[in-house]
Amino acid sequence: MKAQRDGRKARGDRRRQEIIDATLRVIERDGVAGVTHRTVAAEADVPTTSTTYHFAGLNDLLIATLISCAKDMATEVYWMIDRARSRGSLGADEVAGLLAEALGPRRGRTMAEYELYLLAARRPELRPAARRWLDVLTSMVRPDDLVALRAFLAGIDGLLIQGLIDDEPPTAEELKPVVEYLLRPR
Amino acid sequence: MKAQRDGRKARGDRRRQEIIDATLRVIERDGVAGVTHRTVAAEADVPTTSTTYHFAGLNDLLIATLISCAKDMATEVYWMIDRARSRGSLGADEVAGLLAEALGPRRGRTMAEYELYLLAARRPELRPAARRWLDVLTSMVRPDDLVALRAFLAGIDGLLIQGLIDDEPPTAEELKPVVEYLLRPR
Amino acid sequence: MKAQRDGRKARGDRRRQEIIDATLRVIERDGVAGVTHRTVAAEADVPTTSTTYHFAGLNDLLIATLISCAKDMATEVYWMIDRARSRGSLGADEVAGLLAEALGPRRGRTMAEYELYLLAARRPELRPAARRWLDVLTSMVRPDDLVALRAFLAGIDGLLIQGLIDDEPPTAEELKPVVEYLLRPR
Amino acid sequence: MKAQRDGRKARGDRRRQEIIDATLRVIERDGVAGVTHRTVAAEADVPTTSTTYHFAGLNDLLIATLISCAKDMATEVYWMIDRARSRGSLGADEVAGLLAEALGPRRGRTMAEYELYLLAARRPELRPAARRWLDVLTSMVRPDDLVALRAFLAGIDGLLIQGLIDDEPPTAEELKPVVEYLLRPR
DNA sequence: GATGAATGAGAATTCATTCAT
DNA sequence: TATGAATGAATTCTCATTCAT
Repeated sequence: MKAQRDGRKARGDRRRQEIIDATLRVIERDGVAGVTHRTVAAEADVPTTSTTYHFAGLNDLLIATLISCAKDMATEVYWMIDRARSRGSLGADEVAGLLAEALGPRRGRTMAEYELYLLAARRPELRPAARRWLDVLTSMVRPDDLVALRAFLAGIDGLLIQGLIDDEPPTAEELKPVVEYLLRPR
Repeated sequence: MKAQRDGRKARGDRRRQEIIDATLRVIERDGVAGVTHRTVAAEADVPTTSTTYHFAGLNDLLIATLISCAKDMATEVYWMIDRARSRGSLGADEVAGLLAEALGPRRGRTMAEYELYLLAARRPELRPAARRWLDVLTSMVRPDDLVALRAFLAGIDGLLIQGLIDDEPPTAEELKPVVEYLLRPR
Repeated sequence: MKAQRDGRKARGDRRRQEIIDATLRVIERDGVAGVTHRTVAAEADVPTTSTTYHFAGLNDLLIATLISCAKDMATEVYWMIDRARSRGSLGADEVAGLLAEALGPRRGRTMAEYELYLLAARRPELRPAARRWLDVLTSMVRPDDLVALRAFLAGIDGLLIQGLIDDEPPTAEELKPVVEYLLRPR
Repeated sequence: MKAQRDGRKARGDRRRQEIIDATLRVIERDGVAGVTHRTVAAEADVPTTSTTYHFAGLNDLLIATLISCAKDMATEVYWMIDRARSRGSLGADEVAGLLAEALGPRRGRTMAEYELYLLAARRPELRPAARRWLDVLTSMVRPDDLVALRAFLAGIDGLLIQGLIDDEPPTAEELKPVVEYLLRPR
């Protein structure tokens, strides 16, 4: 009976995650504004009411999705920094490459992430999730580097958001000098 | 009769602008998602169909509003730079103060501006408007300063967007060291 | 232009009243529980959204309907008393006949009226409307008859509500002795 | 094994009764309209499907609840009359006090009882239950008192239902003269 | 030119009930 | 026996837009 209950629970959790994943795909494609019970259910290929069964409301679904997305982002950033450390430095080349990728092939995902930022600006309960990747980085550097780090991270955010409104996504070559400028030692 | 037509036209233009202004207030308050014919008409205190009469659709209203907003922003930035030039330098104090203001008393407006960015990311026709203030600045500096300028502007954008997800808006004092770091000469 | 506006307004008011009338028919047939946008719109033979256009919500529609119903009832009662007065007395025969009619051919309407009572019990804003016919009567008798009147009216209400749960509606003959008892002089 | 089955059955019956009691509380609070599987299950603090498991449908649950409620009412009335008889008379004071209590502290319960009446008016299968307390009383008096009893009971019902739509519940003092009038000997 | 009336499309959400375990 | 998962139907309500005046 315990196992039975667990089995049911597990199935429910699986569907919950499927819905969250579908929601993220919808956000990438159409933005937060495109998230409705209908669109999400269609994307997840589940009945419309499945989304209301698993989430108290559209708001809860959005929160769950954006928290899940933020967790992924934090993990990615963590490994990136870890790799950089093991090599002894964070290269402008690598950063510029990542930015170009975020603005090119992964453009949808990047837009979704910034919609998270903006949603978090209006909804305090989302802020911890939205700040998570900044916090991960901050906890990884020496305290005396904090100003440099904040300036660097602000620059990254700015380059990304400005890159999103370019007609053509900037290339790594175009971005590199600016990244170098942001990374130059004092 | 000519005068009459002009008068009518002027009246129509006035109402158009009132609707645009109301739309911006709605965006500041509830975000782009909160913009509907009803909410805008209520905010402008005009009949509901007035918004469809003066604008081909909700989309056009949004575009007109965001262009108007971007124009204001470009003008502000222009004068800020002009003042800085006449004094010979752009002080970190002044910039930090402006950022703190944008994240404090003018928080709603700042959020609205970043929603413009994100909307422009999804709708190419909005991009020229969204880029205008960046272009104004770019046209005002010497070409050899371009990298430094881009880094600086990216940093400003990043500080603003990150400041929007802080639980408490950062103060000018907190922002100043980062601004100084971004402005430091090569 | 004034006439034009009046014409439109009049048309709207007419449809408003049609919807109210349809709602009352629905309540008579299926009870307050049967009132939905769909059922009312179908009964009134108007599009579903017509009911939401003319009434802020289902609640407002219910209130408007029940107020309209209560007004009718007060008017009927007024004329009944007026006729009784002009004849010098209120006969048990006539009252029993009215009760039998209310429980027979007009059973649906009578149920609707008691659903109004009960709805008013839960919603203070409906109480003045629900009390109207009692007030009309109270204002028509000499103050020293008040106790007798209240007892009489209470008895009428009781006979009606009890008559609604009989399997066969009581006849005027069955009701007459009780009415006589209620009307007997001190 | 017999004991086990009995134990299970007893447990099932207990839960059934808990659900019925919860339903009555829901009706007192929100009216018959507020009765859904969800609200009842939440009030009873049992799983949602427990209500469908123990009752064939919502209708059955409603019937069971209202029968249970009517049974209670009949019992109360029985003892009241029994006490009155042993004292030789039914005092207007006591009746007025009971009415005031029904309209004051027990207002929710009284509303629930009249919703039963009205539901029974629409659903024949509920009528025997709704009539039970009237039948109990009728069986307790001499046949030649029947008219007086019916008039009295009608008056009680009328005073209660009219009392439910007063803004302030009437006091025993206000009700007493009317009760006396209804009770006065021929 | 301007606006109230009107409505089809679709959104969020609730619900009774079924089913598998 | 009991219950979490699931879902089709229906409900309330919002909205962009059209149309007649």
